Amino acid sequence: MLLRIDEAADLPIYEQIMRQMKFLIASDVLTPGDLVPSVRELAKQAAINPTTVQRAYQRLQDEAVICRRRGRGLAVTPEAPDVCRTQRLEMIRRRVRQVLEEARASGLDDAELGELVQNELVKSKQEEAQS
Amino acid sequence: MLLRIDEAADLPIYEQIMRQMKFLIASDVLTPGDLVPSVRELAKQAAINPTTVQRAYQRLQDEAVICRRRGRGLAVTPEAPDVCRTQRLEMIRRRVRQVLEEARASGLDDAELGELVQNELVKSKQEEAQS
Amino acid sequence: MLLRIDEAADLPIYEQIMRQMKFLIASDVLTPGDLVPSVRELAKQAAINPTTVQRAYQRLQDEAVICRRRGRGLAVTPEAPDVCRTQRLEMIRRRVRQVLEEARASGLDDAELGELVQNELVKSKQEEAQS
Amino acid sequence: MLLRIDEAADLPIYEQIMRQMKFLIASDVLTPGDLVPSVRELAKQAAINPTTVQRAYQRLQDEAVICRRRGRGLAVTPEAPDVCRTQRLEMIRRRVRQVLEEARASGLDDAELGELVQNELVKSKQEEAQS
DNA sequence: GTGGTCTAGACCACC
DNA sequence: GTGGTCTAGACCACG
Repeated sequence: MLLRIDEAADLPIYEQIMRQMKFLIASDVLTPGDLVPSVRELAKQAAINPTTVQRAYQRLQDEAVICRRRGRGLAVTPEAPDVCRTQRLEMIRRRVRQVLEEARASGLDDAELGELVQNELVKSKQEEAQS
Repeated sequence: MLLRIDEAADLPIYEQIMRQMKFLIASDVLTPGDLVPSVRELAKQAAINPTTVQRAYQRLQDEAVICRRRGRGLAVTPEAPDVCRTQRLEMIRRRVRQVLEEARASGLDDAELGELVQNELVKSKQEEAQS
Repeated sequence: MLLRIDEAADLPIYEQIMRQMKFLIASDVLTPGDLVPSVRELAKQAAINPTTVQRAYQRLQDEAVICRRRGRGLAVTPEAPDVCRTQRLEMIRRRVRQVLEEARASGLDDAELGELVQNELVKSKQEEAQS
Repeated sequence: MLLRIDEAADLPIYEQIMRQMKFLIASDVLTPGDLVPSVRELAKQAAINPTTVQRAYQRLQDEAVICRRRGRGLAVTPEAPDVCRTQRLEMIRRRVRQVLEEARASGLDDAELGELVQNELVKSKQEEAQS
């Protein structure tokens, strides 16, 4: 279970951790009951500050994605897969929405916008096929 | 020529200025040769600090959107409309792309994604119709 | 006798006036005894502020390039051609010098630098031939 | 890694910082991945205001010469050496060009100009030898 | 009047 | 500790 951290990205590191953790859960790599790496271990493995990992884990606990198992560590909760998948969808929906709004604000009409989206859809499909 | 600044937005004020200025140029409200409001005037009108306006204007100069007319102020450059429109389209394209990538990464298949985008397109069209 | 002013240039307008005036003298378009345009006339013709013209003329007087002829205006001095040509040469020499220093500071060796200069010399010769 | 700031120079302080930083990168004193001094540290060391350093660093980021490493500071980018060296060469080329144009405009013929350049080349070589 | 630069010091998020 | 942003106010050259 490796996380890839990009220190140069504009996303805070703790959010990168949260997102990747959620992604792993949403795609069933981590399933309810699985223990996530300890703060210290993850910090060492990803070469980041333990307090940063701590913050990510704290927030994941706040969102009921993981929870403490006394003496054993932090485990994926039963409801986590559902939560993660829902959030993921909602996040994407929000961003699609936002981009559409901006596009409209910029004066693109429906035809242009639809075409642009179609284009990118096709491109991304091609890339996926290649990889 | 009024700008509306939202102090609570997460976008820095100087970026709000830059965006709105570019938008005004892209939509031909400001055309090449027009003078933009002076640093002091815009600062007063928008109730923000002149240094903040200065920063926005400085960056717009770096991007060749406006340029100094000695003793007169800052004027929209001949290439500005083109630059602004291109940038805007490119920005939207990048964001569409990014959203699609994330959507794919999170395991949505083409059908789901296409449907989601279609839904939002329709919704945003309805909203536009209302307003 | 027309001057061409570039408001967007980084050179102050009064310096643009001074340079062009000196150039006209150095190349014998204006000869000793000729009257230069009045402040008002030049300001109108070049669409610039009279005080700017005034400043340029004042400095040209300080450098003994022009001098007052009571009741007639400002005239090119007898020594002006000499002064202008000397200054021009000196200015070019200084700038050549400066560029060479920077080039050296940048780590270019003699061969590279010599070649670069040769290239530009040839290019500028070609351009001259075209025009 | 010390920078030397000349408060009396006509070059703005933030540009002095930018130039020296680029020079250090172009000459491989700073290599990709190296952290540049922190804003506060450089400000203290050079006895200038942090905001001024900030401005220089901001622009270097805009030019992709350095980039943020969250929580660690600002690091030289992989492409920086290339960018810096190219820019430097281009800057020198532009200035050589400009000087030649002016020289021609002022009526120097090829022989005179060539001789002048040759003279200065020799002089600068001698100076270099002395130091 | 214009913009350009700089100082001094504040607050913030992040690590 | 790091950088990012903003405020408030100063001085300058230029027109």
